[in-house]
Amino acid sequence: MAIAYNKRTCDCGTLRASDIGKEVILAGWVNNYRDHGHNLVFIDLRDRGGITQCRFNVDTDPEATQIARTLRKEDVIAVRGEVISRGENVNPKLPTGEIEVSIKEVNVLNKSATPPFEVADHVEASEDLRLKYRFLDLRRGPMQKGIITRHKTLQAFREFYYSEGFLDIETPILTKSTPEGARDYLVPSRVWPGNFYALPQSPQLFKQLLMISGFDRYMQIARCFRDEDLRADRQPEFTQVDLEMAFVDVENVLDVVERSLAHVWKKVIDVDVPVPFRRMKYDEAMRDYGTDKPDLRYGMKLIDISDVARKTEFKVFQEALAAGGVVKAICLKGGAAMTRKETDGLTAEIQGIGAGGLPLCKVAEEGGKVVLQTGIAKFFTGETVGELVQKMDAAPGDILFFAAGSFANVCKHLNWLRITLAERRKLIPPGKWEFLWIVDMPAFEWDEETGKWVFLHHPFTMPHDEDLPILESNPGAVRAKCYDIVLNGVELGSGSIRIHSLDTQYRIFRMLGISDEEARQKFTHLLTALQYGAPPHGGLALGLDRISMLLAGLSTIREVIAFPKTQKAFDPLTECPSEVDQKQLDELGIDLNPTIKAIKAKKKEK
RNA sequence: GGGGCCGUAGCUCAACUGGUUAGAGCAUCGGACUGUCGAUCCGAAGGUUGCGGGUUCGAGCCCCGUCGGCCUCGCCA
Repeated sequence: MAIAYNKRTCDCGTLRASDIGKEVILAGWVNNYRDHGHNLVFIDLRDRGGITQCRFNVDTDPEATQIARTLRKEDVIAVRGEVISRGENVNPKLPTGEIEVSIKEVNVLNKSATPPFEVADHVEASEDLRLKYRFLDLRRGPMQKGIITRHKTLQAFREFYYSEGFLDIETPILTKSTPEGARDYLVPSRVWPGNFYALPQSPQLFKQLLMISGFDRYMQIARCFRDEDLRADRQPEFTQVDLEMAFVDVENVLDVVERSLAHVWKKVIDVDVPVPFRRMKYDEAMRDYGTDKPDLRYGMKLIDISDVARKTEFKVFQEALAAGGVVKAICLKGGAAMTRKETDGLTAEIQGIGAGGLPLCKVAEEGGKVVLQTGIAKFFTGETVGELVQKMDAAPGDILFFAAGSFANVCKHLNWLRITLAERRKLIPPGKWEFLWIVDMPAFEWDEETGKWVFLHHPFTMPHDEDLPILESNPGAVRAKCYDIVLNGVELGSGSIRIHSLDTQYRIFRMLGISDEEARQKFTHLLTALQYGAPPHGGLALGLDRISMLLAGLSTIREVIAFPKTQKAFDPLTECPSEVDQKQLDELGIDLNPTIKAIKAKKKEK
């Protein structure tokens, strides 16, 4: 007789001692089987809810037991039986461990081929293989947890923003290519041969248009696409919690965003996050941490010791200072215990990101006096030792690492070192959530390569009102009404107050070396709209993948994306991107260039 | 595009300084077993060492190239 698998009485995670005596129908996957020979077979049955042990006894239910003997991992079955006590044999590892189901009847709904890797909580398979068989990987407990965390995060964000009067409005996926910023993914048009849509890097311009349309509070869970190289926290397609508000200034945006994050943290992991968040000026972040997304869970600030360095004979310091650079250092408490091998390893690594080397010295005590040892210790003489130690707030047993050069390079290298040391030496306290706003960023940055000013955020960002007069005369000093939200060293999102005046918008474009005509060509729709009564507005976009990742306690967003791509933007599951039929290309009026054709032909030969 | 780590059985890994027939655990298959829960015990089967070249009497190991994965710098308004 067939078991009504469409009438499951509960899932595999819910039965408890209080259910003893009930007849239940369960369905799911065979997680494991233990065949005890003569009379007993145990099947661990798994579904989204959890695992329930099913007991088959040949004495009472010979038919079911016979079938149970043939079951293998990942077979899909439905069972009917009675919830019974496990007596002495409770399994404390399982929430359902007090009970088991004595099976009277079992149906095999589908057999499974032997899985290429074990579907278990602990990961054994390589990520490559897991991606190829993602549907199996997603059966694993931790993966289900990550996906569910993401769902809860989405739900909590929507809940919050809906309750605050935000309207959820969709924007196009097929849109116009803008050569600025990241590379676009292009979509060829059949109806307009030779023309292309682009997938949106973000709904930026559309949300601004919505403000001009009068939908003064907009939000969207928006898919965004950028054809750039990937990282652990970057995918070619990712999801933003996108929002925009009209008639607001910086304060209003920060307020609603931090409350939304507090709401999400409460709902998803039941953590109370105090608001308002700490704020730090961009300059301060760069000065003390060498990055615009500092991790405040630990110390090791970057300290400028240029004054002391100037008094030394160390060539590296002298050359850097002469070239207008800086000398900075960080102090690792208790780091003097590091071996030569360890510090040599760090040196090699920091050279790998472009540093010339890694000057260092250890702080020790000799005859009641604080002294420096090893490395570049000998260059500090007389009172410079005391000065350095005092500046660095160092004590015997510590180690000091130095970096000399341009401000940008010193920041890059010491920031890398600070993070690396904190991670490797486990200096990061668990369970800490250090939210931080980075504000007052510069609006523009000088680009050595092109010899032009470029925007740091995007060209629609409003400068500080009081900086508008110096827009042309001193662009580097202009601050932007721009803000980044940072959590534990991860950039969660960024936003700005936008320019709503057409004149100002043209002024900015001109400043960036974009002519009025060029601007009109690229951003017709926005510039036109700005003529028709654009309200002051601003907003922000949050990275949903990163937020879910942090909430789930993971270190890559791939773990909270059901079907992610590899570092080369390849999907091993569907094996895309892939070639297409010549017919499809013909229809689009696309011909591959001869070089690509030749490479493809060569590959086929092999 | 640059740097680093990696690629050996279905999976995770081992294999000394280049040296016999490339091993182990898990999974698979067969058998045994009255309470297991990462079951246990006995047995079997399982290999183009990513791919292509080179050096060598001899290559999993050395060299060159190439493909793929991960981390990272550049890049990502």
